[in-house]
This record gives sequence, structure tokens and C-alpha cells, in this order.
Amino acid sequence: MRYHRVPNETVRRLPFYLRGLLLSLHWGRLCTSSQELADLVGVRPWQVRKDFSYFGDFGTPGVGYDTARLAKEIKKILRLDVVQKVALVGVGNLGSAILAYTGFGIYGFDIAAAFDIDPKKVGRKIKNIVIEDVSNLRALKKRKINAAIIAVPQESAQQTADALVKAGVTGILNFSPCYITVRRKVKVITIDIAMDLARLPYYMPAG
Amino acid sequence: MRYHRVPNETVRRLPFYLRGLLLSLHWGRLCTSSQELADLVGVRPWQVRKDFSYFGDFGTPGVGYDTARLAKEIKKILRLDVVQKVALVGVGNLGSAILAYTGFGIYGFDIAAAFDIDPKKVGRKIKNIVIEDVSNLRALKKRKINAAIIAVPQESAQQTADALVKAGVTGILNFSPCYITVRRKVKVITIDIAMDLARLPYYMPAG
DNA sequence: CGCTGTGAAGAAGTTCACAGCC
DNA sequence: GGCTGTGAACTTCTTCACAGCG
Repeated sequence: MRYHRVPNETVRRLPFYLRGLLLSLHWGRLCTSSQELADLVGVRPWQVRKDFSYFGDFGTPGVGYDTARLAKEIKKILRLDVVQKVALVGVGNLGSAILAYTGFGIYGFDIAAAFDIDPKKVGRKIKNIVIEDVSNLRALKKRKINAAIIAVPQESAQQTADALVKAGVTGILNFSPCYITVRRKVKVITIDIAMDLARLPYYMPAG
Repeated sequence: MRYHRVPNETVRRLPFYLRGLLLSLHWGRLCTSSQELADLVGVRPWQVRKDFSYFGDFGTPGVGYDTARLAKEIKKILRLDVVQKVALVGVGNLGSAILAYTGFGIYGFDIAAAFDIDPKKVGRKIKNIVIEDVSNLRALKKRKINAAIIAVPQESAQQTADALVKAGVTGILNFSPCYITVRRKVKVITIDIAMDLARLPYYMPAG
């Protein structure tokens, strides 16, 4: 199985497995079976085994997976074994919430800089980070930041992305409700909150 | 094609099409072709046509789709043609940002109530909404609210979901980084920001 | 001609069932 | 006996290619 292409869906599930394993580890479980891990993340055991099989033989038959080792392996696969510096662009309501969020740390992310276009915000300090003017984006490469979170209004999302790519950013998490085009080699993941909410009623029984 | 099961992926794309159509409408386009719409949302034209074909013949050969009509049809399919009342539980950083967000309106959502467990927050007013104590969740059914957004800390997410389901909620948008179990018939969509960020480095060229 | 709608072909992802190891 | 790893079957989704209508 080792030589197959890894499905995108498998990659999407890896962070979920990691979360489950860290939880399992936190509970003191030295060993975690595919069944236990599956229950923790809401999938089926064979899916778990199949997913891991793309990367190697991590488990021990009759026993399960070494919790700590598997967590480490997944971190390596996802390249979360080194600290990933991230820039935040747009410190409005959502941007501020992201800055205040402490959940990124366990995955090795460090929000190392924050930018805004509003002169009233520039210079203010949130969580030890001084908000800079967006013109400073140019210097991102020098600061070894190559991922960014976009939390600006929709109408400036594309130009923000363009500036980021120009500054050497190769990964973007976009919270603006719009489709962003970038050159191949740059990965954009868009989270559109309203869009996810919008498909909820479809699945809800009539009321 | 009309009698086939609708793929989940198609349902996931419908809100994107709706966003594109509303944009097209905003630009005064009476007619939108599958090619134009595809460009607006980042898919291929045949995907657009196939997706719509599950629901009916909305287009005119040689011309395209009547922009306003198609938007209306999608709203009907997604049940966004009636106002959907939504409750927000957890008015922390993220919850406040969601309350302040104005992007839900165009899809017919009305955040009609907000709840928190912190007595210091209860009674405060944000955007014309008075924050209530979580014990008031019980009355949701009477208030005809059957969808909710969970923005509470991870450790209270499951119990919040349980309380919501008990109160008659059948659709939940969950922002807590954890897997929530509910009985069949209740739809949960989870947005885990850190999880989406966590798969970004995998796709980024080494740096 | 241009653009839609769709069966059929192809690709991608999931589930099964069981061999094999502890 | 228990649990992993995986080819093969199956299901789901995407893409193609083109008939058919305006």
C-alpha cells in the first residue's frame, strides 16, 4: 500500500487523528487501537487503519498503536514537527478572536505577526503581538513566515492574497467569503462560516 | 437524472453557487452561464450543470441560467427561502465575532438569541441581542429556534449539544474542536479552525 | 452556433473480508 | 483471541462527449 497516492480525504483526516491521539495521550493511554481512535474522531476503524497504511506500518497486531509514536509520526507527515510561523492579516472581530485563540499551539503554530490597514489599530498590542501596517507584509520572507490567515473584508481578500503570495507565502487560510485565485504551488484553504451554516437547513427535518 | 440520489458534495456546493449568483445579480447580470458561474466559485462548468440537473431543468440551452430564478431555486432547495432563526451558545471571543458578523443575513439567517454561562455576561446587550443564561435554552422550541451555533470551550461542547437537542434543535454548527455525538436526525457540522490550518503545511513546498 | 442536460466512462474514496502477526 | 494491514469489491463522485434545444 505504501506506494499508492495518498487520498486528499486521508490528509484531511490526519489532523483529526492527531487530535484524538493527543487526547488519548492526555488520558495516559500508552496504546490506542484503531477502534478507540475511530470512536474519538467519529469514523470507522478500518478507515483509520487504511489511512495510516498509506504511510507505513505504525501499529502492532494484537495490540494497537503506540499513542505517542503515532502522534509523532502524524506530526511529521503534516510537517507540524517544526514550528510553523503564521501571519494574520485583518484584526477585526474575527481576526481578534483568532489572535486570542489558544488552540493553535498544540499543532506547532505560532501566530508571529498581525497586520491591519486601519491606522487606529496599527501599533496596538494584542497578546504580545504589535499590529503592523499591511505595507510591512513585504518583509514576511525575511521573517521566515510562509503561511498566513486572511480575515479581511471580502472585497480586499484577493488583493491581500496577492500581496501575501508576492511576499513568499505558500499557504493561506482564508476566512473571507469569496473564491481566491493564486498561482499553482500556493495552497488556499477557505473557511466560509455562512456557507457551512447555509447547508444546515437542507439536512434538518421540516419545522 | 431527476430521480437520482443527490450527492452530498453537490449539496456542499449549492451555497457556493448561491453566493456566485447573488454576486452576478449584484452586477446586473440577468443571465449567467455555467461557465461564468463555474469561474465565480472555482469549479468546472460541467460540474455546475450536473449539480443543477439533480433538481430540475433550470437553464435555457444556448443562453444560460436566469440569474434571479436560479438563485431563488437554490434558496428553496436549501430551505433558505424562509427565515431560519439561530441561537448562539457561548459569547466569548469567537461568539462575539459571530454575533457581529453581518454575512449571515443574505442567506436568510437571523441570530435570534445568544446564551452564556457567565453571570457577568448575562444581561449584556450586543447588536440588539440580550445575552441570556444557558438555562433559558429549554425555551428554544417555544421561540421557534431549531438551529444553533456552538462556540463554547471544548470541554462543555458535548453537554451544550445535549441541551440543544433536548430543546428541539435539529441543526448545529459546532466551532468547538471536538467530535460531538447526537442522535440520528440531528445534523452537526463542525468547523475546527486549527484543524484546517493543520493540514496547510502538508501542501506547502518545503521552506 | 452556443449552451444546457445527461448517459456512460473514469477516477476517487470507502468498506469488506481475511491473511498474518503478537 | 485480538488487532493490524491490505487486495479486492463496492460505492460515490467527477469528467467526458455529445444529443438536443433556442
